[in-house]
Order: sequence, then structure tokens, then C-alpha cells
Amino acid sequence: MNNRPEIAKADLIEGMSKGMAVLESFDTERQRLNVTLAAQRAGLSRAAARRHLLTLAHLGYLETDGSYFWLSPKVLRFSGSYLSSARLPRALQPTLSRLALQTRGAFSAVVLDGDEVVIVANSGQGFDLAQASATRLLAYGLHLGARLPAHATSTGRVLLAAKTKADLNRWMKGRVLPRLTAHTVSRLTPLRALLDQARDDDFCLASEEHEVGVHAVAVALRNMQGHTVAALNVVLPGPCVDPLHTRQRWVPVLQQAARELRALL
Amino acid sequence: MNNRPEIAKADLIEGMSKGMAVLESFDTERQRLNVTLAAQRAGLSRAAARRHLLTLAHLGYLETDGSYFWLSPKVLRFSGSYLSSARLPRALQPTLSRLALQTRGAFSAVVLDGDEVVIVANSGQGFDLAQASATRLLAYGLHLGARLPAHATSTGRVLLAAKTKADLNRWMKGRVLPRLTAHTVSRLTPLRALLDQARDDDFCLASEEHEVGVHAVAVALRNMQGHTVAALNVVLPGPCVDPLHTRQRWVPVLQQAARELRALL
DNA sequence: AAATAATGTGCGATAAACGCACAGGCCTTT
DNA sequence: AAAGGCCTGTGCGTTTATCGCACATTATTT
Repeated sequence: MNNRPEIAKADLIEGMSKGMAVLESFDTERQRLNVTLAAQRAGLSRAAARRHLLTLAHLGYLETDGSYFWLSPKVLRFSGSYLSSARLPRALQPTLSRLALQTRGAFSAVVLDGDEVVIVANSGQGFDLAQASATRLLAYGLHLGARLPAHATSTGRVLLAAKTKADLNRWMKGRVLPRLTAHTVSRLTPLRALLDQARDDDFCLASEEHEVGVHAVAVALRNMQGHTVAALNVVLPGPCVDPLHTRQRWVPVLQQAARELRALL
Repeated sequence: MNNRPEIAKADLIEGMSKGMAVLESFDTERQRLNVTLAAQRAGLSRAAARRHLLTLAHLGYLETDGSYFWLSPKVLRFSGSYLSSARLPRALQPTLSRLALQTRGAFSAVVLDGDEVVIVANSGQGFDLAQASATRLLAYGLHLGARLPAHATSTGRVLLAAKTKADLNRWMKGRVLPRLTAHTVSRLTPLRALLDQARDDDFCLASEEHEVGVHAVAVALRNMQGHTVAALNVVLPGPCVDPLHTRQRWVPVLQQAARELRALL
């Protein structure tokens, strides 16, 4: 259901792939790269990497001081186009903002992209919100476009749980689940159990599996055809959270929001 | 001062340029493209455009139903990397949010990219804010990464005014200034006068030059070396705004913020 | 139903990207 | 100070990937 809607023949443009690999090698952890580093990160020879870096700099996507390269604000062009074009973030934004205002919670909406979830809307964007809300989100690096591992997040598991048996098996196939905290579910069988649970409950709780001190509850966002198109969660800070109370407090809020959004997705 | 820090030789990778041209052909106005449209927008043959589109879809940056293509949320990866890496947006965010909270204004920070300004931070992101603030920004499409013509915006003119004589002449050279509203300054000589004025005043007001009913005031954000690195503005809605009152009300706020930010830029 | 337009694919020619290799610069090492 | 890394910029011959054309096919139009 993801990238290859049909059998992609082998006449793909390699130059593009390499260039995008170079651009992707600038991530949250590594923001400034020299030629050699970029080469090994992107899996290219130094000569090739250099040519790609220079090209990207020439096009304005990178800036450089001659030896190091870093992303330029021009890359925001793409997110700008996406955010103003995609129905999803535009449809979600008002509801998320209202939720934050009413409940003082920190909400995010995400979609699945491979083995990660991508934040496409935040309660911090758009409208009024409680002080605590966006502060919390940003403190954990949960800005727009941020990517988190699906297996260790409430939203990721909700989205995985919505996959068909066959798709899920394909996803699981040979996958390793990085352990991020002491609580991370890092084996496939327990993950399967959690996904079954999430499917039954119609929500999912993840406690400190991604980051210590961060708990989250998520529900699926489905459209009128019943297809899950995104997930909505609320982030709860604190060293320890009572699961029962969390469930009673937040799940109804999330599910009510999901019901309201249904017609818009 | 922008993209070509040194003489870029002719060994740039054309494949990349074309691919990025294809990706850029998805903009705010045109969100869904078929092969033929993308080809003519990017200036490629249909065959080439098709290969690039398929490649981008294969890499996950585009989604497709077989005949049409559109941006996928994966493009947010770049903005995510930029936002978490670049000092500028991170340094600006808290101040913008605080300003919005204290004054109920709608603030944006932008940098210059060619003939457009790019929004790199909004009072709508990050922290608490007045209801009106982000609502207003979003209503005008002023989301993160949005691009506006420099000549018709308060921030753009502040940034242009900060250029050296030589840089400015180079920028002006043969440039046409699209007329966006009846108030747009669309000739170069009056623009020069406005820039001189902005340089003297150390702020700039733009009234309905970009969009009818939108007024904005901007100041430059300079670092400790006195170099202008960005511009900060506040957006004032309404059919008619008293210039004098605007100046007395907002310029001190903006300039105070600029002073505070100076050490961080 | 004819006509227009857009699509998918194969192929040969061409141009372009590749990686290697070498020379020069900059830093640390002992 | 010489030596040893390490990274950088560039030129070149080879290879390989990209191009555009052309044709067959399907979808849409009038």
C-alpha cells in the first residue's frame, strides 16, 4: 500500500536517488556534514558525493562555507507545498487546536511512512492552545515533520494494527525493533500481541517506550469508508502515569475527536 | 551572498537538478500533476519527467494513483531536519511565542531566498498564543515554509534594505515586480525609495501590497556583528489601518524583540 | 465512431556520471 | 622540523545510465 503501487521497473533514475540520499543524510542528529562524511552516510564515493553536494548547494537546498554543508531554509518549500496541498493536515488542524484549548493536552496527528510515523499536525500549530501543550511537544522534539519509530509509539502501533494480516506480515518480515528505553517492546511476538490488543481496544497506550518520562495514548482516525488514514494521540509527561486513569480521562476525548473527524478524512 | 559562495564549475549533476525541478513543480497552486503537466512545468520531455516522477514515487516523496502524482508526507522529513538543526528557528521560537502571548499579535520571522521570503518561525508554533494570532496567520496561508514575494512584504523590504548597494543592484537588475493588489509597488524606482526609507526608519510598513486587508510591519533581526540575518513582522488584519498608530503601537515591540534576540543570532 | 490527447515501452545514440589517481593543503604526531 | 594522517580539488578515460524518439495502446473528447 505504500510506495510501489505497481511493479516499478528498473528504469528509475539513479542520479535522483543518490541526490536524495545525500539530502537525507542531513538529519536531526547530523546537521553539518563535510564531503567525506556525507559520502559515507549516503553510500557514495567522495567524488560523487561532492558533485551532488555542490549541485544541491547550487540549487539552494544546501548552504556551505566551502568545507561543510548544511540545510538551507529553501527545503521548507516542500513542507510548505505539502501542508497547503494535503487535505489531511488542513482537515486535522482546527480539531487538534480546539482539543488543546479545551483539555490542555498535547495532541499530535501522524501518518505511517515505512517503519516510522511522521507528524503531520500538532496542537501547537494553528490556533490557541494551553501553554503546556506545545511546550511539551517541542521539548520532546515533536515538531512538524518529526519522525518516530512506529513500534515504540502509541500512534505507530495503532496504524500497524490497522494493517491487513498480509501487510502486517510483510512489515514484520525480518524487521528489527530498536530498543530505545528499558520499556521498549523490541521483539516481534510481544509487538503482535500489543497490536491485537490495540485492535480490540481501539486505542493504544505506550509508556516510556520511546523516551523515558513520556507516555502517550492514541486512537485511529478513519474515514467514512472505514479506512485508517492517520492516528491521533495525546502526550502525557511525568515519571509515572496510572494506565486506568489515563484511559478513562483521554480515550473518550480521542475517540470523540476521531468520530468528529471521520467525515472530513 | 546566497547560493554560489564560489564559482560553481560546470560539473554539476543534471539528474539532480531535473529531479528537484520536478519536485518543485508541485507547489501551493498545483498540488496534483500528471506526467504531461509535470513535464511542461519542469521543462522536461514527457519521458524524462515520467522517469523522474516514478523515481520520486519509488523513493516515497510522491504518491500516485497511476496517472496523477502528489506530494507525500515524507517531504516533511526535510523541514523536520531543518527545523531541528538550524539555529535560527530554534532561537526565534520562544520569543515569537512570548510576543504573541503578551501582545495578541500575529508574528512571523522570515529569511530571504532569492526574490521571496520564507517563513522560518511563526508565533503560531511553539508556545501559547492568543487565539487571534495563529488563526490570522493560517488564514492568510502564512504557515511554516510559506513563500511570499519580497518586494510586496514588509519583511522582504527590510531584508532588501539591508543588502549592500552592489548586492541590491544585482538583485534589482532586470527584475519585474508582479502586481498583487492595487497597492503593490511594482516599479523599481519607488521600491528603491521605500528601501531607503526603511533603512532610515529601521522598520518597514506594507499595507495591502500583498493581499487586500492585510497590513504588516517589520524590523530587521541583526546579530552581534550587525549583520541582518532575518526579519520579524507582525500582521495586522482589517480593511484600514492608521499608519501612525501602527507605528507607535508595534514598532517598539518589534524593536525590543530584535534587541533581545541580537545575542542569540 | 472518428479524432484528439495522454500513456507505457523499447532501443540505439549520446552525453553524463563514475571512480580512480594524483597533487596540494592543513592539522596533529613524536 | 620532518613525518604521517586526513581531507580536499581536479583531470581523465571508461562505462553506464539517461535521453528523446517512435510506435502501440488506452482514455477522453466531439
